[in-house]
Amino acid sequence: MSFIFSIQSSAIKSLFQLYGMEFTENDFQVNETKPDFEGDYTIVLFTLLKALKKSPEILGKELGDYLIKSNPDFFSSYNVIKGFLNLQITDVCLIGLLNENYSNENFGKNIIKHQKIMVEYSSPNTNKPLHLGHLRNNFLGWSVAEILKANGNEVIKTSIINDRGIHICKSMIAWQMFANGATPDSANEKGDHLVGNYYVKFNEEYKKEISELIQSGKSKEAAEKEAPIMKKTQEMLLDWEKGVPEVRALWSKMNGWVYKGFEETYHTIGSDFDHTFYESNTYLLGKDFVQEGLQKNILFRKEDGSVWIDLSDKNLDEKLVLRGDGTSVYITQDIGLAIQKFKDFKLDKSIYVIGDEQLYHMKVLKEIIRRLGMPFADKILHLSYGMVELTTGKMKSREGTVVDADDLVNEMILTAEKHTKELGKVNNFSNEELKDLYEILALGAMKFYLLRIDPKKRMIFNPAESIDFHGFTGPFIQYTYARIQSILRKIENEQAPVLTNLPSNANLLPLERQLIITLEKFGKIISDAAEELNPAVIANYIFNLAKLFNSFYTEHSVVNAENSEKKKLRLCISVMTATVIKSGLQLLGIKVPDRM
RNA sequence: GGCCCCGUAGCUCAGGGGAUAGAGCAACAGCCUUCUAAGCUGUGGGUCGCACGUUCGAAUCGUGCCGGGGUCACCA
Repeated sequence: MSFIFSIQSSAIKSLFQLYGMEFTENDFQVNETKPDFEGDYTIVLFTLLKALKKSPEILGKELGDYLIKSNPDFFSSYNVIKGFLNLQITDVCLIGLLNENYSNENFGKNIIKHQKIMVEYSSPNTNKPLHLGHLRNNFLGWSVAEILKANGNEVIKTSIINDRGIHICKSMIAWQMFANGATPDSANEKGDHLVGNYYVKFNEEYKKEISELIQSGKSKEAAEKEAPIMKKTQEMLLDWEKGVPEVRALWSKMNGWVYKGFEETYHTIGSDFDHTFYESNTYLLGKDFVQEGLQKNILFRKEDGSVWIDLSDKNLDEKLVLRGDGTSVYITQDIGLAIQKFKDFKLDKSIYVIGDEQLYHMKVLKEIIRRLGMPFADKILHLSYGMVELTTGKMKSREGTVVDADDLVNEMILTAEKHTKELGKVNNFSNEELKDLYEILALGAMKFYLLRIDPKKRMIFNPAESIDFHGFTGPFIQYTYARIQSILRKIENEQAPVLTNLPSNANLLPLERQLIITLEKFGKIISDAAEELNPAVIANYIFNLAKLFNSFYTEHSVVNAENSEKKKLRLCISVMTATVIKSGLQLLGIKVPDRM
């Protein structure tokens, strides 16, 4: 039960006892008190004045007096300024909270079982390696899944591998034409990168053929259709759907290379999945539902044989769901998969972490599922996030202006190494320990950089900013944690841990109070983050906590505290801060080092 | 053009009905014989895109406009 909630209930009870009127928590606000005023929490009285026919001064005084009288362990004093009733929490209460929770590693988490939720994220195509945009997706999806777990939900992390379709055939055709049988081993290249190169090669060749056809007098449209390499690719897609053995064999081989490459990247960045779907398995299911939709007259067939849905009444236009030649399009397989998810896993919610350029697609998908009569259409949620752009503009994979995920990770690790060496604080680390540290810092910086911003906003990736380890960054928070560990090592060396019962009256100093009050909020922060599906809520909170602790650290000594009581108190504050930092960062997928 | 998202300090972002709008970066001035200076303290910096409306009270809610982006593919 949070402080804010307790204050609300106490106020509701007091108002009833004072005036015989029943209010709810929606009738008035409880906020944190602004720093310029004395107090910890503030009840905003304005909304109560009319019903009670009282002036703010009188209501404030009466309510303040009553709250203190009836909750002497909770409230120590109050003041009224304009329509604001500022309340101060007692030291006893704060110390009680600290004493109860400082050693609780699950502090702030909700363990009551809620829902069964599937989070689909990452969902790469198998024709090119992962890039910066995928990193935002992966970090977001992973973090949201962990945040939902911390709120008591059972979460299934999944990925759908888009392993089938015209884009894969493009890489395959180009490989056949230009690779001379090259493999990842023979080319000494990660498989996803190798395949991606041939996707780029395809587009180069396609462009060349188009311009040749245009020069020979064809229109642009005709050229795009007639380019031989594109014709071959379309034939290959048909052969693939027919199951022609040679095509399937090449497809398996090249996808195998890509999976191996992805696995390496996922391992480094810490993405993991409980279940993986493959589009090659779900696209047929989608076709079955297309048949069902035709029978139910939800879908209709045009003269060329293509199948459509008319959503113009929903302002969503007509949408193709199956090509004239009978091959699947993107949404065909999505229909099948969306339904399979609910049938196989009995979900309460199905969350898709997909970029906001697909908002329309997801709306159409939900609407088709609804019209097919599936009861779970409303349980499909699209967690859409904005694009990651570069300072130089958009990333375009066809033009090779993408920031490759593997390259970026490696650069960040080198940057972490450089910073660490310059500071020279870890000279006695083994090579193994150093390697771990660089990785922890590099990924901490990257994940924090990409998660600290509200997902729905598009963001600009500034390389100089992303490698900064000062200020609002992952390493800043990791550093705070490492400093606390340093204190704990010092104290362990000189005496046994002293974390026993704290004195009930320790005359808390302002920074000590603020820290305990900030720590108390962690539970609400976790549930807010889950409600909004927004890891940035956690990132901002943990940063503020770390900043506050650093001020405290500079101002007050733990090891050399004024007396043994203060030492115990500050030790508990430090331990609990470290725990909350660690578990907060864990929800973002960021690890903490003991030393750095 | 229809629909959707975003405009807050020089830059990157918090705040989503309540008090004098906050951080980080950048700039400037200080702080390491004392628990890690990847830190701390201070200074300067704002018509919260514009207008009207709702309200005791609007950066926050509503409407309209302006600016930026997305989408409206037999690509995925």
